[in-house]
Amino acid sequence: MKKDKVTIYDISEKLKISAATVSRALNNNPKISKKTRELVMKTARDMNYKQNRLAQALKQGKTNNVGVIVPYINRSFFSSVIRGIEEELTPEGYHIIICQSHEEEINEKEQLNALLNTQIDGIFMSVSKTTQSTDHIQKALDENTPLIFFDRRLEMKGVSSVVLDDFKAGYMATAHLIESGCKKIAHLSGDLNLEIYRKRFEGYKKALADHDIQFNEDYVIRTSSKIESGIQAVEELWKLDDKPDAIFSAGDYAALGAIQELRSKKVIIPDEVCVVGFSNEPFTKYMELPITSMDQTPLMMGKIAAQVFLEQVKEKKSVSIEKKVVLPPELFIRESSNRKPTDLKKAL
Amino acid sequence: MKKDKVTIYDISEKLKISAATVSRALNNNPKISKKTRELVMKTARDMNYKQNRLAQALKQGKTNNVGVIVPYINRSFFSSVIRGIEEELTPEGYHIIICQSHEEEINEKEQLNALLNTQIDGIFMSVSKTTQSTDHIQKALDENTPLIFFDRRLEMKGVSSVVLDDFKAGYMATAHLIESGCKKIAHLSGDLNLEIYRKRFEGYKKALADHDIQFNEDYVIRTSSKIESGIQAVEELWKLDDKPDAIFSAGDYAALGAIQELRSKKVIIPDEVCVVGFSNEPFTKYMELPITSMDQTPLMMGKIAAQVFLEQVKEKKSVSIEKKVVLPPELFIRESSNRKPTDLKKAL
DNA sequence: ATGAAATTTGTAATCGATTACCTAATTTAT
DNA sequence: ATAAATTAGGTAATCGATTACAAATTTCAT
Repeated sequence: MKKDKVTIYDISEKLKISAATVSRALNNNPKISKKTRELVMKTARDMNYKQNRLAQALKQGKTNNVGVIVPYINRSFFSSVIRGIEEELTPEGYHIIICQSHEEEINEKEQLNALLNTQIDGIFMSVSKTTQSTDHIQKALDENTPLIFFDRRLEMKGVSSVVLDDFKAGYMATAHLIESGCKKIAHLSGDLNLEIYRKRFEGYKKALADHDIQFNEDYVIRTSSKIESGIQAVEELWKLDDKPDAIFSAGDYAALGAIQELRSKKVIIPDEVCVVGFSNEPFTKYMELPITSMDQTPLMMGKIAAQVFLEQVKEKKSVSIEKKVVLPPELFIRESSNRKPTDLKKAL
Repeated sequence: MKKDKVTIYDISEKLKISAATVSRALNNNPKISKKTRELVMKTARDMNYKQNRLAQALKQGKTNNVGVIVPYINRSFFSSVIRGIEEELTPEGYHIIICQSHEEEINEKEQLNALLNTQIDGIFMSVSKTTQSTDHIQKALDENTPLIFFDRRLEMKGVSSVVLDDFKAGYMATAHLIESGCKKIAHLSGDLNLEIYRKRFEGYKKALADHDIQFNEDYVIRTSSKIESGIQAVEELWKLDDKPDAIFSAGDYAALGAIQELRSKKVIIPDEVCVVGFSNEPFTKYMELPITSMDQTPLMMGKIAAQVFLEQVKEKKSVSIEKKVVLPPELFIRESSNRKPTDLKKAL
C-alpha cells in the first residue's frame, strides 16, 4: 500500500526527458514548449507527484515558514493575533510555526534559536515579561531574518513592530471615567517592566492632569493579571479614608476580581463605582454586568504584522527596515461604567 | 554586518579535516576521538555555527515538524489542545505548524495537502463540521504519514484518535440534573453531523431512560454554538405547555443564551430551572451566576494526542496502528445547577 | 539554400548534512 | 617481530529540486 514518493526524476525517466525539463515545466518556465509542459503536467498529476518543498527550500534558501513566539498560545489575545497572522500569510503560501515562551526569557531564547536553525523566513514575537537582554534577538537580525514585534516590544534598532497605542488607550479609559462623573479614579497597573503597562499608566496620568485632577499615588496598585490580584487591590484601596469612585484596570482579570470584591462589599456598580478593564476578553461581554473594556484589535494586529513582514520580504533590501505601526484602541463601553443619566446626577 | 551562514564545510576547511568528521563530531559519533570532537565543538561555537535543519531533514527524510489543523485557532478549546501538543512535543525537538479550516472541507483539504508537501512528520486534526469525504485523509495515510484525530474524528481504519467520552459526558450532565431534582430536562443539541454531538445526545437519552424518565422529543432543540441560538431555543421551549425544569446544552454559548433568555423571562436559576453547559469555556466560571459545565480537558487531550503520535513514530512499524483514547469528562458544578438543599426540597 | 537568430532541451553543479564503504594509523596478540 | 584487530578519519554518493551554461533543434531572412 505504501507508495514511494514520486520525484521529478521518476517523471523524467518515464518521459525520457531530463529532470531539468520536468522542473522547468512544472514551474511554468517559458523556455519549455507548451506541448512538453502539458505532457509533464499531466504525467505529474497521473503519477500523483508532490513537490518536495524541503529540497526546494534548501536550494532556494527560503522555507516559506515563519515562526511566532508568544508567552502562551491559549490566551485569547495571542491566539487571536496568531489567527490574524495565519489568515494573512496562508494565501501567500506561508506556514506558521508556533512556540511558547511561558513568560521565561530562557525559553524565548531557546525557541528563537531553534527557529533560526530550521531556517524560517521570519519571526513574529511578543516578548516575555521576564526578558531583559536583547542578545538573542540581535542574533536573528545579524542573520538577516526579518523579525517583527507585536504588542510587547523591546527598544531595538532595525526591528519593526506593531503595537497598540497604549498611552492613548490609558488616556481614553480614564477620560471616559471622568466623563462619567468619576473624580477619584484608581488604577490597577500591570507589570511595569513591560512598556505596554507603563504607557497605559502614563495615559492615565495625562488624562487626570488634562482634567485638573490631582494624581494620587495611593490610588495606584500594582497587580498581576489575575483575579485574586484584583480582589486584593480593592481590599487595599478600601482601607483608604478617601475611597475611589472608579477603577481603571490595565487587565480584565484584575478588573473582574475588583468587581467581585466590590460586590461582596455591597458596592453598587456603576452607581457608586465605575470599572473599566483592558483587553476585551470574551468574558467581559458575557457577564450579567458586562464590563467596559479596551479592545486591542488582536486580529487586526496579526494581519498588520503579517503585512509588515510581507513588505519587508518583498523589498528584499539588506537595509534593515524599521517600521512602527501603532493601532488605535477601541473602547467597548458596557454596564460596569455606563451610568444612566439619573445615576450620573446621583454621582455628581 | 551580514554574516554568511556557517556550514560544516567552513569548519572542515578551517580545521583542515573532512566535513564528514565535522558532522560526526557534532553528532557525538563514537568514531571520532575525544580530542577532535572537542576541537570541532569549540570551533563550531566560536564560528557561531548553526546546523541547517533543512539539509538534515532532506537527507533523513524527517523534518521534525508536525501539522495541526483545527477549525479556528482562537477558540479556547482548540488553542488549549494546541498548547498541550506544543508542550509535549517541543521537548522532543518538534515544531508545530498550525492551520485553520474555517469549518470548510475545501480548506481542510488544501491545508492538508500543503502540509504533506512540506514533508511534515505527522498531522493532528479536528475535522471541520462540513467534512464529508475521507479521501484527503486517506491520501495522508497512503503516504504513511501518521495522522491523529482529536475531539472531532471520522470513522476510518488505521487512524488513531483521542476523544472525550461524549456519551458519558452527556450521561453525567443529565444524571446530575436528575439528581438535583429535575425531571423535565431539555437538551440543546449541536450539529448532529458531528459524532461528538450525537454521543452527547445519546448519553442524555440513556440517562433519562436509566432514571425512568420518558424521553420527550419536544424537549430537544437543535442549536448552533451561538448565544442567539440558545435564546431562540428557550423561546421555543417556553411555548410548550409543559415547560422544562432544566436545560442541558451541548455548548456553553447556547447555554449562556438560554440563561439570558430565562432571566429576561424572570425565571429563577437554579431554583426554577437548572442549566448545564458544555466545554467549560473560561467565561462560565467568571459569571456572577457561574455556569455548570463539562470540561473536555483540552490540555490533556493535546498531550495525549502528542504521546500517541510519539509512540507511533517510535514503533516505526509500517503496520498502521490504530489507537483510540477516550478521555473521561469532568463536570464542574456551579451555581447554575447547584441547588441548595432548601431549593431542592422546593423543587421536589 | 545557408548562416544567423530564436527556441527548446540537456548536463552538471549546487544547496548542507549524513553515511556506507574504504584507508591509514595504532594497538594487541602470539 | 609480524599478522590481526581496533580506532580514527577520509571519499564520495545521496536526499530532491533548481539553474547557469552548453548543446541541439527549429525558424527565419536573404
